[in-house]
Amino acid sequence: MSTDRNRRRIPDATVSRLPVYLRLLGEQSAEGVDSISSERLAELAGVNAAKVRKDLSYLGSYGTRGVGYEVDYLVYQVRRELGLTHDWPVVIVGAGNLGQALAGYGGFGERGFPIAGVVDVDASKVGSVLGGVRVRHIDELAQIVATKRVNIGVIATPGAAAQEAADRLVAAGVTSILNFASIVLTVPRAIEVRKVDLAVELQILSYHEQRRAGGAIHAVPGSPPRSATA
Amino acid sequence: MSTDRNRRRIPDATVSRLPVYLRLLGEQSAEGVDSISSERLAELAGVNAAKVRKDLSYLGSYGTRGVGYEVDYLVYQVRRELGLTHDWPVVIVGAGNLGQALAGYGGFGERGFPIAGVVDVDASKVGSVLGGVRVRHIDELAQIVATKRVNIGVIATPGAAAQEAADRLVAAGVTSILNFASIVLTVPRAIEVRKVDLAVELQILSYHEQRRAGGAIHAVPGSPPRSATA
DNA sequence: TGGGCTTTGTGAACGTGTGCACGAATGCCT
DNA sequence: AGGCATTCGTGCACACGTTCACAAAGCCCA
Repeated sequence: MSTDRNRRRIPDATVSRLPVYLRLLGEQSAEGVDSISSERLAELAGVNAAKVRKDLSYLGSYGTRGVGYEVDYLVYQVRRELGLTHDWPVVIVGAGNLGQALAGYGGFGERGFPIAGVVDVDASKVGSVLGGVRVRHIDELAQIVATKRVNIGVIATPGAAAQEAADRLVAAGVTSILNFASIVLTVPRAIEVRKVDLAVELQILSYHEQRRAGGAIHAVPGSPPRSATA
Repeated sequence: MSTDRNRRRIPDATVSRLPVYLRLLGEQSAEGVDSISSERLAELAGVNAAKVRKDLSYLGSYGTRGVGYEVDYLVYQVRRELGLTHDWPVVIVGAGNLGQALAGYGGFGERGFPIAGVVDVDASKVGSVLGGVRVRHIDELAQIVATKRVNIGVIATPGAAAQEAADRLVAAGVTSILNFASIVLTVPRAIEVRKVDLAVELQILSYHEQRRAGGAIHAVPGSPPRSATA
């Protein structure tokens, strides 16, 4: 605490890249690599080396000029900055297809986000076991959040139920939400929300495909579009 | 009618919001709303009204001053710009937890992205039926892509298999990839790749939680601080 | 010990995205 | 018809993000 750990604000763009660096650094460490240059890390991450250096500089001056960064030490610093020095239990709302897949996906707990519980409104789903966790009724949500000190909620419900799920999560005391439903959630300003929307991603790809096809309206089967230019 | 609607480039940030507007406009249309103002649409989308107007202005001047935008017409224009005037069949690589959830998630086909096939390397998974689609062996990938004219591939494999999956998709002729695996894919420049990474999203939330907690240091389990220099 | 080589950290330039503010266009009402 | 209220479309300024380029700082070796 004597260290100048002031309220440095790290740019959003950097925060979103730190997890990528972290995973790559972990892999390098596992392969026995002691030291890594910004150039090499940039290559692995698919970005510019200057960007890597600037990103890492927000954590502090942890590199050695002429040498690079000590991998293990950098892993430690990135983990600390991301708050990964301890586990963050998460609760999943919705035990449908997606909820099941998320619960069944082992990598959750391994990466420091153990599943504190899975809840659903549907009584017929309550009691079944997903990924080693028994599905509980959503009325137990508040209790789960309180006893397991959950800060992060995951919404894996259909869109129609998502706002209700968000309201309940907030009421239960959750302060961060990862939303897989295709709706815009309304939550208090203090709540951090991130959205993962499959349909949006596909439609963005569709845009680029359409563009690639030269904007030709009809890509009807039988006549592959061919750009005249270039 | 000026036909020079061609090589307008729409900013990435705008492209990523258009799908959101589109869904909201569809809902409004279903509720019988004929006309909508940028103000109202902005409210629904959770963004600034000026941003909505600027975004929509990239499509052309489709609003009426003093009135707003005709909902159905705008839906048509957004769909056209996003290339949603026809279906884009997708192929899913990986029939594990996630692949099953994606295939089972009905909203895929409904939104114009019918599942042309699901493939896996694991012979024991081949033959099972997911969401009405039979799982086929990955060696059939090229044939599926060719016969069903698939442009978009979805990677739902474990990280270790993702690059191989990407290589096969590219070789088969796919030009856009939606990657759910936690690795940075290496693909030819012309291939459009979008990544959805659960771990990254959770770690970003973790950062904000850690920050919220005042950066309080909880004891670090197994990470020894620096080797020497302070 | 000093010179040369490597790589970091960062100032500065450039590019992209956001939001305000206002003119321009349109419908409605008298 | 004319005036008024409304809402779009966009120029402009500012904030944020990216990349370049280079001095500073370290290591290695003669």
